[in-house]
Amino acid sequence: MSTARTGVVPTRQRGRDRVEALIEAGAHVFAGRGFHAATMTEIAEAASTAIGSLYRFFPTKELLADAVFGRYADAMLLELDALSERAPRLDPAALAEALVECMMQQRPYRDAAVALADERDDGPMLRLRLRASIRDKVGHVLAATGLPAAQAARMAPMVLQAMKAVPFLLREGLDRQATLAEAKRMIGTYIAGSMPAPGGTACAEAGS
Amino acid sequence: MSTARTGVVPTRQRGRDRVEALIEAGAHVFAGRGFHAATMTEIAEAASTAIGSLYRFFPTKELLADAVFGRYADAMLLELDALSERAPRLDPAALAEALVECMMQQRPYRDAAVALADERDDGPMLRLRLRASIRDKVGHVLAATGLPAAQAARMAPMVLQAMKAVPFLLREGLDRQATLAEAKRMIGTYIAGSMPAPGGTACAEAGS
Amino acid sequence: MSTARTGVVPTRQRGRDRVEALIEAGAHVFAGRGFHAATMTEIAEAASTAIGSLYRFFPTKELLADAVFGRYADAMLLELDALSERAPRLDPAALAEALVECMMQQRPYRDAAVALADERDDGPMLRLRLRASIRDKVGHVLAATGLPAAQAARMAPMVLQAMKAVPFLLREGLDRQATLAEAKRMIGTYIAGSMPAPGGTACAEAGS
Amino acid sequence: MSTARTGVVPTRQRGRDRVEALIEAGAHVFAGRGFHAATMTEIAEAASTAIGSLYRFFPTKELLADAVFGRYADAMLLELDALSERAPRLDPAALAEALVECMMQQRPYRDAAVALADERDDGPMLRLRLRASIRDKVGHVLAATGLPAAQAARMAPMVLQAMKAVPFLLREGLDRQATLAEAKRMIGTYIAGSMPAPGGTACAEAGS
DNA sequence: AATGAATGAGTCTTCATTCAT
DNA sequence: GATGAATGAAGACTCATTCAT
Repeated sequence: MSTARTGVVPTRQRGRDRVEALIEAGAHVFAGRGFHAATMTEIAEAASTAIGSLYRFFPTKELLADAVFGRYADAMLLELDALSERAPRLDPAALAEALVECMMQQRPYRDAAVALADERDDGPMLRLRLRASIRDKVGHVLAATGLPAAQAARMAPMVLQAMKAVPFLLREGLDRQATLAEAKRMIGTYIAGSMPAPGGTACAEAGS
Repeated sequence: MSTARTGVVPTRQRGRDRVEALIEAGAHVFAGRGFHAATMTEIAEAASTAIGSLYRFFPTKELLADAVFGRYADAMLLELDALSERAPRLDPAALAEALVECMMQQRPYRDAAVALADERDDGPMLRLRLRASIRDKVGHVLAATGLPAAQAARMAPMVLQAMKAVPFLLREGLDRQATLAEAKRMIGTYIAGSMPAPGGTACAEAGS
Repeated sequence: MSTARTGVVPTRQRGRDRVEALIEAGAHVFAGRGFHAATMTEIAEAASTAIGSLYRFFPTKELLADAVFGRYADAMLLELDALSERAPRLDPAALAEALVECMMQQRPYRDAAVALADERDDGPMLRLRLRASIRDKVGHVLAATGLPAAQAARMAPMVLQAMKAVPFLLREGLDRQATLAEAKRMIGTYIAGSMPAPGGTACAEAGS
Repeated sequence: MSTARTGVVPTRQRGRDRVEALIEAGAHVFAGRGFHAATMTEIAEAASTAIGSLYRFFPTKELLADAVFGRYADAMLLELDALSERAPRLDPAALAEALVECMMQQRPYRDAAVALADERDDGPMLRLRLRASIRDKVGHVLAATGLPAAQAARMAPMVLQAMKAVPFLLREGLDRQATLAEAKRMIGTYIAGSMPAPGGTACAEAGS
C-alpha cells in the first residue's frame, strides 16, 4: 500500500504503443479467463512482449486490471455523459435501448470489465470506486429523463446489472437478438413504470 | 476410469456428517472468495477436517463446487416448483416478490452459487446444465401466470439475472431494503409489461 | 526396524484365504505398475478387501512386497532344487532351456518379482537376501553340470539376468518365441563355453 | 497446446548452463532412486537451483527423464556408430568387450538410463522409441561382424540386456572385475556361437 | 530499455498409515 | 475381525514477482 508504485509512465511513442498493446492484451485475456485464471505470462505473450516489460509498466496484476477496467470506465462515463444530454428527449424504451447499446459498444474492454466486476475481491478499491461513479452517472442519465433524483439513484444499480446481463448471457451462448431485445424491454418497462406519470397512472403500480 | 472419479460416497453416519460440513464450508469459502481464489486447504480448515478427508469425498475442487452448486440448484428447483403452482393466483408484483424471496431464501448456498455462476469456465458442464434447468423452471413459473410459453422462455434469463443481482449488490454494500424493493419492482414491471393484457394493451410494447 | 511388526498371522481358514488373495492382488498390481506406482488402496480393491484388512496382515507396503517376492523366491528355489538333481544329465542347451522355463513357470509372481527387483531401493534387505539365495541356487545348478563351483558362482548372476530378461522383453512387446529361443541360446552357449571341455577345447576361448 | 509444452529453450548462456546442470542432477538422482522415487525438489537442490527454474526448462518430470535418457541415447548411438565401423575387424570376444565398454563409458548417464529403462511405464513413448533405435543400432553392429541381418536383429535385445546387466549388478555390490569379465564372456560366446561358422559348424546349435 | 532467467511461496492432489466403530 | 473414515506429510507443478545482463 505504501510501496504501491504505479508503474513507469511511458514518455516516448514506442512506450505508449507498448502500454496500449498491454492493456488490450490484458483485456483480452481477462475477458477470456477471468482475473485469477489469467496469467501475466500469457498476457505478455498476447502483447508480444517480454514479461519484464509488462512489469515495467504494470508492477502488479491488480494494477493492470485497474488499467483495463479504467479504460472501460472512462469510455462508459463519456458515453453516459453524452447520453444524459439526449436523455430528456427520449422515451423510456429509447433510453433503455440507448443504455444497452452504450454498454455493447465498449467492445474490447466491456467483457473484461464484466469479468473483473465479477471477481469477489476488488483489490485496491479502485475498481469499486469506478463502478460507483458509473452507477452514479447512470443515475444522472435516468434523472435526466424526468425521474426524481433519489428514485433514479435507487434504480441505477439494477439498471446497470441488467445492462451487464447482456454480455454475460451472450457468453453463455444465448441468442443475441433475443437477449438484446429482452434486456431493453426489461429496462424500458422498469423506467416507464417509475415515471411520475403525467397522464397514465395505470402501469406503474409497483414499489415497496 | 481414473479421471471420472466421483469421490467416495459415505456409508457411515460420521462420513455423512463430514460431507455435510464440507459442502457447507465449501459454500462459505466459495461465496467469500470465488472458485479460483478459494483454496482447498482453507475449505478443509473451515470444516475442521484434514485435507485428506476433503479429498476422500471430493477428489477435485470442481467436484466440490458441483456439490455446492447442486445443493443450491436442488433447493431452488424445489421452491420454483412450489411457486409454479401458486403462480396462477399471483399478480406480477406478487410473483416478482415471490421469485426474489425464493432466491433470498437459499441462505448458505445462494451466495456461493452466484459466485460460481460468475466463473469464466464451467468445469465439467454440470453447473451449466443445472443453470439451464433453473432457467427453464423459471420459464415455467412465468408461463404459469398466463404468459405464452415462448415469451416466458425468452424472459427467464433476464429475470434470473435480476434475481441474482440482489445478492451481488448486497455484497457491494448497498442497502438491503432498497435493493430488494427495486429488484422486485424491476421484475414485476417486466412481467406486467409482457402480459397478454386482457384489457389495456397500452403497457406491453416489447421492442424490436 | 525395532517397531517392525510382521503383521498378524492368520489362524482361521478365512484369514488364510484372505492373505492369499492379498498376496496375489499385490503381485498383480506390482507387476503392472511397479512398487512405487502401486497403491495399497488399489491392491486392497483388487483383493476385494477393505484397506484396513490389508494393513492387518501387512502393516507396510514393503512387507507386502516382501511377501510377494517371497512367494516367487520360494517357488523358484524349489524348482531350482529339483533342477539341480536333473542337471548332471543335461547338456548345456537343455539346462539353459530348463532354467528359462523355470522362470517362465512362476506365473503370477514372476512379473511382480522382476518389477520389485528393478526397484532402486530394497527396503529391509529381505529381498536382497532372497535374491542372493536364488543366485546361489543357480550357481549350484550350474555346478551340478560339472562346472567348477567358483566358476559357477561367477556365472550365476549373469545367467539370472538373462533369465529375467525374458519377461522384461516380453513386456516390451517382443515376440515370445524368438525371445525365448534367444535367451536359451545365449545361456546355453555361455554354459557350453565354460565347460572344462573334456574333448573339444575349440569353442570356449573367452574370459579375461 | 498446453499439454505438449516442451519447456523453454534457453537463449542465454546462463540458461544453457543451468539446463546442463539440471540434466546432470537429474541423471544423478534418477540413477540413485529411480524415476518414481526421485523428487523434483531433490533434483533442483542437487542442481543448486530453485524449483521454479527446473520447471522452466523441464515442465514435467517425464520431460526431464526424457532429456536425461536422450543424453545417454545420443552418446550411445554415436559410440555404436563408431563401433560398427570397427566391427568387421573384431572377433566375437573383442566385439563383446567393445560393446560392454561402450556401455560402461557413458558414465553419468548410463546408470540413470538403466534405472529409467526399468520403469514400468514409459511416459510419452519417447524413451521407448530411443530404446528401439539403440536396439536397432546394436543389431547393425552385430550384423557388421558378418552375422545375417535377421539373426543380428533377433540377438540385439538379449545382447543389450546383458550389457545393461553390468551396471545393474555392480549396483548390487558384485565385484567389478568379475562382472565385467562374465558379461563379456557371455556376450562373446553368444556371438561366436551364432556365426555362420566358415569352418567348424560344431558350436552353433541354436535351440527351438 | 528490454529481455529472459531466477525465485519460492503457495496450490492441488496423492497415499501410506492409523483410528474408531 | 472387518470396515470405512481420518490424517497429514510430501510431491508435482504454477505463477506473480524480482534480477541480471
